[in-house]
Amino acid sequence: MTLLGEHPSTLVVVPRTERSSRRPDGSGTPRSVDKSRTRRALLDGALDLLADRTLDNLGIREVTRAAGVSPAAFYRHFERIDDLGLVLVEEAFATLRSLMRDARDDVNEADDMIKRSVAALVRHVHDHRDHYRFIAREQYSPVISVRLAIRREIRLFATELATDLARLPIVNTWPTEDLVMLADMIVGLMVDTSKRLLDVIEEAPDREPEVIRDTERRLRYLTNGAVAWKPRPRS
Amino acid sequence: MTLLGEHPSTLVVVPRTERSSRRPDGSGTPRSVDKSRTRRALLDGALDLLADRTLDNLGIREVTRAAGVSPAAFYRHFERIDDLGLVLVEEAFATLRSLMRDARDDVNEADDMIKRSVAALVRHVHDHRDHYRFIAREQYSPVISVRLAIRREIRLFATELATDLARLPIVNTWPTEDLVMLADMIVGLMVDTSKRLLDVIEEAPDREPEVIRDTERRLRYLTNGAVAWKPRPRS
DNA sequence: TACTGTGGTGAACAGTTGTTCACTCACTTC
DNA sequence: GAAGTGAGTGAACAACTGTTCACCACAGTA
Repeated sequence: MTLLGEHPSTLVVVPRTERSSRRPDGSGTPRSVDKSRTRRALLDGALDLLADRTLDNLGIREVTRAAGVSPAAFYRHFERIDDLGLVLVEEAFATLRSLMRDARDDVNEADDMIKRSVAALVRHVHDHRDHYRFIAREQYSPVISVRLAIRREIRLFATELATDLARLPIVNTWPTEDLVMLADMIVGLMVDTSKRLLDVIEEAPDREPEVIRDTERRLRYLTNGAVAWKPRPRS
Repeated sequence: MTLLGEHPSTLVVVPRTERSSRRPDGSGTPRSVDKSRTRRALLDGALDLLADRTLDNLGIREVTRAAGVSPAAFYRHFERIDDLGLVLVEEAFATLRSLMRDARDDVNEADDMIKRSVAALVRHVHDHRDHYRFIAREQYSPVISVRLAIRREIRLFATELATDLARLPIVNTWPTEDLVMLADMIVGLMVDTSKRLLDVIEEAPDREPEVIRDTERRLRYLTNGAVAWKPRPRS
């Protein structure tokens, strides 16, 4: 790979009208659509590269190359690579939230709930590998803004789960402090499970049921623990 | 910083005898000592850089510069940067193991045990920040060999803890499968706690007691959970 | 004493990086 | 229809990268 022809679409100078698709009425693609299209291409290209790379190590040139766009184009959309990272965090947590929404709609009865929850997680990790890997990997990123954003989102996520838990019979008398603790441990288990799933999906798919079974047991251990727990008296 | 004078010690050509320290008897430093000295300098320099960098993004030139040595010298000790990473994994887990040894010697009575264990962890994280941060950050490194090594070590660590747990009264009738599960969750809590501690140490030292208290509560929740747990019948 | 092995050197290499620049030209607005 | 806006371009920049190379100085050995 040489400097020339770094991004395929520029090997030959292609007039804009040939590059952008046309609307049914035959008029040109609106500017705003064009803009958000390359923005998406940059985000998608970046997420793709991040499958085996760290955000810390993600080059602007790489990203633009993956998006089929000139290096300078990057600066029309983001100031620094960190900003792109922050958008990815947002998007990743949006899919995580959709998981919770799905799971909430899906709940039937107590014991089944654990199996269903884990199954929902497994499905989501399969469908959104890149997002889950990104969160897992960048959770302790040296890129401070991204690390902080992820932590904030996880904390938010845990408190949301806590309010959900508050409706369950055994724990509905607990002080919020204890509820948040339990929710936090459950979220921790979820994150950890998604990491294990990602490894297993890529390296030993036949061991996936094992991970699932184990996760169910852990989740059951955590929820069972509630009956033996004496909540803090004050607060 | 220019290409010239990249590593300070080579700005002027210094004859070996002036560079290396002398033994009491006045003879030159033995070769083997010299060798392991620069090796250490490379490892230390690397670990230092990894405080705000990913292994994925660690340059050979950076490392040699930090070690005060010429870039070419690197290849006398490691083939690739990954190999250096693997040595760091080994060393980091050596310190982790020493934590467990200390904690084992230190145990008195049941409830105190939790406080003591957490205190020991906190002390260790303070004393070996770089090692803990390295493990935390590279646990999901895109550098495969390092990621696998860390996972293997953590698993090993959990099984060691499981055999320790087996001596405790409540759980000593459990099948190993359940013991390992509990041990795994405890190790997970430890790793997670060390991550939180690292953040707190650098960003809000006054909130450290809060993290400690919270960790103690979680550990108590996990161990209390044992009394409510019905181990798997078969196996 | 002279010989040999080897850790470390500096120079050189081609390749890649982030960032800026003047420029084009399709879309939008007037 | 003319003018203005701004997303995208390609070329250029200095800086840095990993890796190889012949070479050097010295510890260990014979």
